[in-house]
Amino acid sequence: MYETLRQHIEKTVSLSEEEFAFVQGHFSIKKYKKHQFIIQEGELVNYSYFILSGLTKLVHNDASGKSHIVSFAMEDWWESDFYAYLTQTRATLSLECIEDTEVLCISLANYRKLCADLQKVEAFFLEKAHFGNIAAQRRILSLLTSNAKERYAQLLKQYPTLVQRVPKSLLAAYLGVSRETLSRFAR
Amino acid sequence: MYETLRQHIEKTVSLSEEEFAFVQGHFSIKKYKKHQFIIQEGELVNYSYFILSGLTKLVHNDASGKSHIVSFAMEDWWESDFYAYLTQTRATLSLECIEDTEVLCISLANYRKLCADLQKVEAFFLEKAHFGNIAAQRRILSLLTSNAKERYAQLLKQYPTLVQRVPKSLLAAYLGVSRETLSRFAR
DNA sequence: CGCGCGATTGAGTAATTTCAAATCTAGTGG
DNA sequence: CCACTAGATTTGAAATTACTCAATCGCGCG
Repeated sequence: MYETLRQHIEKTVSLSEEEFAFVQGHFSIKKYKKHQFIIQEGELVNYSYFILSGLTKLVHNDASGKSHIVSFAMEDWWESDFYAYLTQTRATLSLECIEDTEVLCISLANYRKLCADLQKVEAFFLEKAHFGNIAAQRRILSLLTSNAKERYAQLLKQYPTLVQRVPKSLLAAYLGVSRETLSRFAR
Repeated sequence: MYETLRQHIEKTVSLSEEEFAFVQGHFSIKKYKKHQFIIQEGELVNYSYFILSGLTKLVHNDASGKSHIVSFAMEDWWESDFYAYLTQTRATLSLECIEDTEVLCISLANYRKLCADLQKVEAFFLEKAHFGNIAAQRRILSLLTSNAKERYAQLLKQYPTLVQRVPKSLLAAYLGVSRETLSRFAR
C-alpha cells in the first residue's frame, strides 16, 4: 500500500528509507465501497486523498438538481475538495466512489508539517500542482474550442482506460453534455 | 517595481531584507507595448512572468483560425505557457499584451534554484499553484454548469475591473461564445 | 471628412437540450 | 437456470440555444 505512494513520489524526487518512513507517518489508510461518499457536500474536509486503488468522481450539484463532474480520479491521483480543505471551510463538492476505493489520507496539519520538514516533498507537491494546473488548462481549452463530439474523442484518446471503467452517463456529466447527446455519437 | 513583488510574496510568507534581495536577484524586468507578444506560439518559453502593470491574454489559436483565451492576467498575476516553460518545449499558446505591460521574468533555472535555496519561496509558489488550480476548477465548473449568459454574469461579478478594461470581443473568446451572442445579452 | 475597428442587429442554420418512450443489461432471488 | 427489476442506454421529435454570415451602426482619430 505505502509502497505505491513511495513509487509515485520517487517518480519526481528520491527518498531515503528514513525519509520515506517519515513521510508515511503522516498518512493513514481508509477503504470505501462503491457508491460511498469520501467527501460530503456541506461538511468540513479533513483530508486530502491519494488513491491507491479504485475510482472516484468529484461532483458539483447545481441548483436545478443536475450533477456535474469536476474530475475523475483513479490510481496514483490526488484528490479532494481542495478549496474547502485548504481554507478549512465546508465542502461545495462531493467526492464519491465509482468503484471500491482505497486511499491514503493526509490532514492539512500533517500536510503543512510534512512540506515544512521535508523540502523534497514540498518540491514534489509543487510539481504535481503545476501539472495539475496544466491539465486543468487543457480541459478549459477543450471546452472552449471543441463541440461535444470532439471532446468525447479527445477524452477517449487521452484516458482510454478511464472511459472503459465509467458509465456513459457519468462521462456526459464530465464532458458537459446531456447523456442523450453523448449517446448519439458514442460509437 | 520590485517592491510590488515583495508585497505580493509577503501576503503569503514574510521575508527578511537579505532574503528578498536574494529573491530579487533571480528576476529581470521587461517592458512590452500593447499588441506585442511576450510569448510567441512555436518558440521556446524562457521565462515565467510576474505582471507588475498592464494586462495580457494567453491565447490558443485553433486549426480553423479562431482564437480562444485561456486566461487574462493583470497586476500581481503570474503567467506563462507553463507546460512549454516547465518542459522546455515549444509554446502552443501565445501571450499577448492588451495594454502596455511591465513584467518581472524568471528563467526556469533560476526558478528551480530559488525554490531549492529558499524554502519559503517554494512554499509561496505551492500556495499560488494550489489556488491557481482552484480557480481553474471554478472556471471548468462555470463552463459545465452555465450557459453563455450566466457565464458572462459570473465574469462581471468576479472580475468587474477586468471587464472594464477588455473589449467585448475578447471577453467572448474567454467565455467560449461568439461576439454576436455576447453582444445580444451584454447590457 | 472619412477611414477603421469594435459593437450591434437580423435572418437563417446548426448543434444541443428536453421530454418521452423504447430497449438493453447486469444482478437478484426463486 | 430463468424471470424480474432497476438502472443505464438508445431513439425520436420538438424546442431552445448559440453560431454564422451579412449588413449596419457608432465613435475616435488622423
